[in-house]
Amino acid sequence: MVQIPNTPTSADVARLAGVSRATVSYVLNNTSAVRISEPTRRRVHEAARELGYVPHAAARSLRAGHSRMVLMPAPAIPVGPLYSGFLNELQWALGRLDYTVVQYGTVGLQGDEAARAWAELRPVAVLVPGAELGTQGVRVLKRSGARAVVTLGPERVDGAHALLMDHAAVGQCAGAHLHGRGRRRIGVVVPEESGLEAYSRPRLTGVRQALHGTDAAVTELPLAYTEESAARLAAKWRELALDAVFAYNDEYAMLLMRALQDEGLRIPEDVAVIGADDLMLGRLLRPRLSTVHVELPSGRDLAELVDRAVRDPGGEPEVHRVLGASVVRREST
Amino acid sequence: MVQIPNTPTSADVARLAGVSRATVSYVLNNTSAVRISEPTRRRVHEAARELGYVPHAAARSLRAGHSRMVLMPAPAIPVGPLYSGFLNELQWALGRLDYTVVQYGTVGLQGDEAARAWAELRPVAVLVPGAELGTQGVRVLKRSGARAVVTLGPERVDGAHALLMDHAAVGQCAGAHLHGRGRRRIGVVVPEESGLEAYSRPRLTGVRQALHGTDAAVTELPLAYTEESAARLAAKWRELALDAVFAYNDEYAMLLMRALQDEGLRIPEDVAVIGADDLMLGRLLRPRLSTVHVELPSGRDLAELVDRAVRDPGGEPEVHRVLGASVVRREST
DNA sequence: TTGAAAGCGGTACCAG
DNA sequence: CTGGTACCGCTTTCAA
Repeated sequence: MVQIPNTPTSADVARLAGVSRATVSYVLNNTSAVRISEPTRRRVHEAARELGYVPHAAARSLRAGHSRMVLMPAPAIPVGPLYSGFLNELQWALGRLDYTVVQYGTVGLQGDEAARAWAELRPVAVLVPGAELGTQGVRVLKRSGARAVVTLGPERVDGAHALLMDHAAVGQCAGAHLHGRGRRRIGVVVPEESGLEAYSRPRLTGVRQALHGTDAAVTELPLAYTEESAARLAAKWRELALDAVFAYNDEYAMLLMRALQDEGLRIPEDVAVIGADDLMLGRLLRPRLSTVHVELPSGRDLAELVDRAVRDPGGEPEVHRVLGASVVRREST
Repeated sequence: MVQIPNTPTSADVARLAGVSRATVSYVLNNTSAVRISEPTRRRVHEAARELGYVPHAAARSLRAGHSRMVLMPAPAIPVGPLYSGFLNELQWALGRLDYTVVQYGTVGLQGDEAARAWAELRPVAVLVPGAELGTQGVRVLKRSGARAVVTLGPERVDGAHALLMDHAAVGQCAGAHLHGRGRRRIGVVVPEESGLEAYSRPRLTGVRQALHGTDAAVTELPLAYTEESAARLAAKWRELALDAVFAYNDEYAMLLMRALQDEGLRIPEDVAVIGADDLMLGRLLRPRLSTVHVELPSGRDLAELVDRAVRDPGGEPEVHRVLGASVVRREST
């Protein structure tokens, strides 16, 4: 008995239960404005179960004129435990507020292209990490019904709420710390991997800011995440004559530290090394790695901001500085 | 001049262009079955641009009866560079085939609940990593129109295509390698962090399988990803009298190796240590960490499987073993 | 308490 | 070449 498994609709449920589609809708949504007799309810639920009925989200939100979907572009780069944890908390918190979080796989779409693609889904809110979104993009999203657009990035965008995560603060911490430890010739690792510029540029800038007006000099150090690249950099270290380095993050720091040690350089005596992100990793190195601890916003807070914005779409865009940075000094500086 | 930014529809475009909605649809979709005069096309495009018109995906797929959405549950645990890379490749490849990948934030939904939630979106295909999906769930998804359901996990599920990623193979590799190096009292780290059981259990099982029938003994070692936990384990190492350990993955391996070294144990003389996943990390340790290199399926291949399955939904479910595991011996074993 | 019917935004058939 | 129109699945008045 092979049935063609045609997707059951509410009409099928209605037919099987011997009621109208309206009644089905009332029962399955527990509509309070209307009283349905207990026997009817039972029949409807029974029929729905039997058919394996699942409502059609698109049809529903088409009719309703809005959805509860919060859209985020899926990050294209491997993402650390920090951001992962933040994302989980956010999803959980938004889930509690009855939103559905969807990460949209935006590959190769540029700026406004991407915004348009997102807009086709008519999300009620859009959260955009990084700087992928311009004023134009915000406009597109809003025009297509997004009641809240929130950017998580270095600078605010007109018309959107902003969680300002200024990674310059990370660099500032690191720069000030190194200077305070008496270092004056300071290298800053800039990863060659693409997609990281959004973080690496501001971190570099931050170091420059912290050292501006002092007698310290900053040297930019391009570095790919490979042993060869690190070895190359280490090999010319003595001629660079740097006495400290801010290595972008703990992983690059470990890579470079290893290479420097293999070159016979002592840490921290010859070179002070500091990373960022405060990964477990750094505590396990010898010497223990100093790092800049980065505090992301709480997912719960962001969820509440989203909810607030959705409920009051006319409100002034909120702008929060949310990136806490503080040095954790260990043994490498 | 504050306009109420009512989302423009194709009717608005039609009105502005002075044509019918049908014509708008034809023009914007480049419908080949129908010829529209060049001036008309221009007027339509012009109007669409001016209004900032973005089509409504839900309405479109409602009418069409299907979407091009490939849905994946968003992973709840921090995910390494391996899986990240795989995901990117997959998104890219599916994008080329004109599918849209969406990661659905499934928090706290259990089994069939989750499947039903996914089904509401009427995705054309669903890719499920891990073992979160049962036969029932597959049925729900298929009944609601999913033309392909693919599981990426330890075992196949009835009715779904399967990319069998049997992490037991990872454990087998490690176990056989350690045994081959003459080790007989072998510890296996089992992370205490929840969400990792899906990988850690099979990896442990694999070691047991590799050592079954030999004179080697396997000891299960619960370990949390903290320095304290590692120190506790290392402190009682001598009484455990193990001469080798498979540390679940490279990160746990580093954590444990550090603790063992701090206890004065020599690696590999006193204890052989092997990790898994072949992270850059391991190459930077001293001694260099031996590891099990894990080969995930290619995102392109999976994309093609999905496409094939979507085009021929009646076809027999394909089952592929796709997890390659091979030992990379370095200095720690 | 229940049913009939309109309509959300698009698409595609059929007429003109 | 273009317009009218039915319909996808669901919700929600409005009547009965």
